[in-house]
Amino acid sequence: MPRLTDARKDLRRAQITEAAMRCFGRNGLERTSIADITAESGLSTGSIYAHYRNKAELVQASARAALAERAAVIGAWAASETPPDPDELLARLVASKDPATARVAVQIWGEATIDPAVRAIVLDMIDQTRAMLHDCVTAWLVKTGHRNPAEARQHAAPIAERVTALYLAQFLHTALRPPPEETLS
Amino acid sequence: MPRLTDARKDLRRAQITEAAMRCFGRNGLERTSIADITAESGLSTGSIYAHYRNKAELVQASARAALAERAAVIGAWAASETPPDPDELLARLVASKDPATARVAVQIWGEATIDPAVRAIVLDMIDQTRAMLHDCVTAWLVKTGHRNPAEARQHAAPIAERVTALYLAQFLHTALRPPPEETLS
DNA sequence: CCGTAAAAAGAACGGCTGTTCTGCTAGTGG
DNA sequence: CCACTAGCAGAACAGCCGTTCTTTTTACGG
Repeated sequence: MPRLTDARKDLRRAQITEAAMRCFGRNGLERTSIADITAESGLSTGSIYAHYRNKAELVQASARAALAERAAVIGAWAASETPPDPDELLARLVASKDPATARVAVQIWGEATIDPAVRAIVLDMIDQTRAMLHDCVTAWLVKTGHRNPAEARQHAAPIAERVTALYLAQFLHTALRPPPEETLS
Repeated sequence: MPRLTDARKDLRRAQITEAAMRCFGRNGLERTSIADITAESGLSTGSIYAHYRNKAELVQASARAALAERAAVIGAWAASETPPDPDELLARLVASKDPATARVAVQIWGEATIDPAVRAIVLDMIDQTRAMLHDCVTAWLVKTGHRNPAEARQHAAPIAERVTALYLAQFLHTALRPPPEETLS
């Protein structure tokens, strides 16, 4: 049966979500039409609907992509040999920010307010982020505070909570700051 | 000239924005049609367009209303006789949260990502909030730290910055938490 | 290689949206 | 108390959007 091979299928899906995210960052989730994504991706209407049941599903896929992109970066630090202290951690988080994806992410927060499926994705991603930051802080406490791991983990929890909150706020700041390009539409 | 008196005009405008904000909280900025607001407000299409040039202007008015509502609460504390300490301040901010307006506000963040006019409103409101929290923290430092006002103000700045960030994060948390009502649409 | 069935293209469609327009209504200044 | 004009209601409209359908192309399994 001549289905597309899985690798090629994933490639197409990525091609679509990447085009979609560029559009979303430019015009917003609801103001990008399927036609826009069609044009941006170089594909056609039918092709998009062959890979995603509808627009909502495409938005959900983009949500996962946008939020996962940032989560991936943090994951590495947790397992690092030299875990950064909370301030350094925050500084790194701020430094590794990309305005385009930040804009899409904040739009997705707004959508999560309304759409249960997107909300689940966002809550899950925030929780993963907190968990990873928790690991980072725990590792740092163990290395510097000479505590035993279990105790360190307990002490790390509230700190990780705060780092997460500050991170999210910085995120909003990034998304809002430099006007993409002040196009008068 | 039988214009409406200013008071009556403001009343109508408020009636419209309040209806709009209820709709926005329920269905999102872009998924509420003018017809929805018409129905919710008990007015008519023509009436709405007599008070707002277009939907974008109505969204901007709602943005101002949603963000100002929360700013008003904080303003009182700054001038208070017994300024709260930062932790107490944050606790109060969290306590005074209303999920419905929080949802609308987060949606507005998303819109601010795209629409320059809305972005200006959001940035302005965040800045006002920070300024008021700065006043709160300064007042607290003066009362407890026995510093002179000028010095206190300087020390208060970074603290206010953090309180603002933590406040915004809590805001997102509130907007995301309790599913409005899990309506299967 | 070839047959096949999925995938891609793009036209077609029904429905809905923002906005405008046309009368009717009613509040207001004199 | 009147006249007059802005406010208001609601129908009308043009355009666009998400989705589906039909046809053509293409990648895979044998």
